Amino acid sequence: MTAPRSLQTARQRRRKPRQERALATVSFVLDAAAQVFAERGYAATTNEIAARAGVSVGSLYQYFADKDALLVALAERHLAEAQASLQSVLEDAPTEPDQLVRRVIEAAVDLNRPSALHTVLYQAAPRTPELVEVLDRVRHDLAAAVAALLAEAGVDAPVADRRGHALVVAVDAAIHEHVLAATTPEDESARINDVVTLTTATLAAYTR
Amino acid sequence: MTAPRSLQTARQRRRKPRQERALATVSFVLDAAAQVFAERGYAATTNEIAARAGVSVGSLYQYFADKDALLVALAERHLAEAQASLQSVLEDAPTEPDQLVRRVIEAAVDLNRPSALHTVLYQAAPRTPELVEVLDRVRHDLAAAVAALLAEAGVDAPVADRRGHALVVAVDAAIHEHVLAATTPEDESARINDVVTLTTATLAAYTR
DNA sequence: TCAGTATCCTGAGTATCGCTCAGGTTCTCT
DNA sequence: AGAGAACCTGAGCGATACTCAGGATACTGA
Repeated sequence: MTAPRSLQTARQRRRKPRQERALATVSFVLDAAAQVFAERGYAATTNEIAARAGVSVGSLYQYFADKDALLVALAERHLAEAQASLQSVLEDAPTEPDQLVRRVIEAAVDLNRPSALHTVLYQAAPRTPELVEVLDRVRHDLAAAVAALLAEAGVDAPVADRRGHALVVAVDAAIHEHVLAATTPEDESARINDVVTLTTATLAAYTR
Repeated sequence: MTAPRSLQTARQRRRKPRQERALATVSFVLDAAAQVFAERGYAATTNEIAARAGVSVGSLYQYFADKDALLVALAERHLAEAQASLQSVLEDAPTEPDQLVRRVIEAAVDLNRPSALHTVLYQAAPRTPELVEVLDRVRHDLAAAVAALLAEAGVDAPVADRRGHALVVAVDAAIHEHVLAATTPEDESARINDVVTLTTATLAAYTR
């Protein structure tokens, strides 16, 4: 938040690790970043992260353009998981659509269940374009799946795309800001039901 | 992002303007902050804002505890408008519920139609608890209105509250991230229709 | 085996930034 | 007019993100 940092956050023009030790360094740094960000939020210091990783700041900046690049990398790591999980739910048993909706939503809730790191990613950190792009990627996949569902039901492709996006954005927010704010497990499952209802009702209306 | 800045962002223990010139100063600073934040995002400098306002940094810090306090004040200003507008729509002619839904959503879209400042508030800035609280205030009112609607239709009060919140959160996100991303006026009205459909379908399902 | 080279690491130093505070200016009130 | 309150100023402090020159380590080919 201090040095040059051009508006378009310095592009990823950084060394790529080629040797084993370099890969290890990158991995140490990412682990340390996850820890320190989780503990101290976005105020975590790059020097602190480097220290925790057991390397010098210089090494950190050989592989990450700036502090925000660490968050982006962390988000990418987190979302690889998410994408895999959703993929498996989607491919798995399509069963009845209503059941599928519930399964996807429950999977999303589990993936996002409050972790300190998650909070930093979604709340505490400034949303740089790069970070937003990464966070959007999963939604994009889901939106495509929903659009396919709608198209199958006879909705025109462009309309299906548009509506798929609308629904996914809405449900995503409902999960992050409604379900995950639940106070008790019973409350949480009630809220999940709310979201499932919202989703199925909307799907029905969108195919009507 | 540098000096002390305790985790709980320094509380608003700052001088309150009592004379005319002080009020003017506060106003100049806020206007400048809106401009500079809009131009340069969260990277905007407090010194820059003060310069643009034609006052010294010292003056700025007499009325705003820290950089984030500027954003909170900006949000409060923006949401005063929003609240007034929504209030009038809600009080106005309740007409038919579907029409009311459309009116509220259109009003929300107008209020949030892309301004660079709006982008900073909702995207670029770290979401401090204070900022989140302010941004939640309007949703809170709307959620109450929706809950009232549901309660009228015979839904138990606590359930109505919960569902009202779920819907408002979802619709809010759909407006900010779906409708406002429209490329043409036709596209926008199509997207508004999507959101209206989502809302009315969900309302119907929630009262069923 | 052993230079020559590419890769990697180090950490003190640089450029800024958020924010303060001591001291001066303007306003208000009697 | 004079005193005190409110207001303003801006150089400077502490702290942070990021750099860079130089040294260490791994790889390559002869």
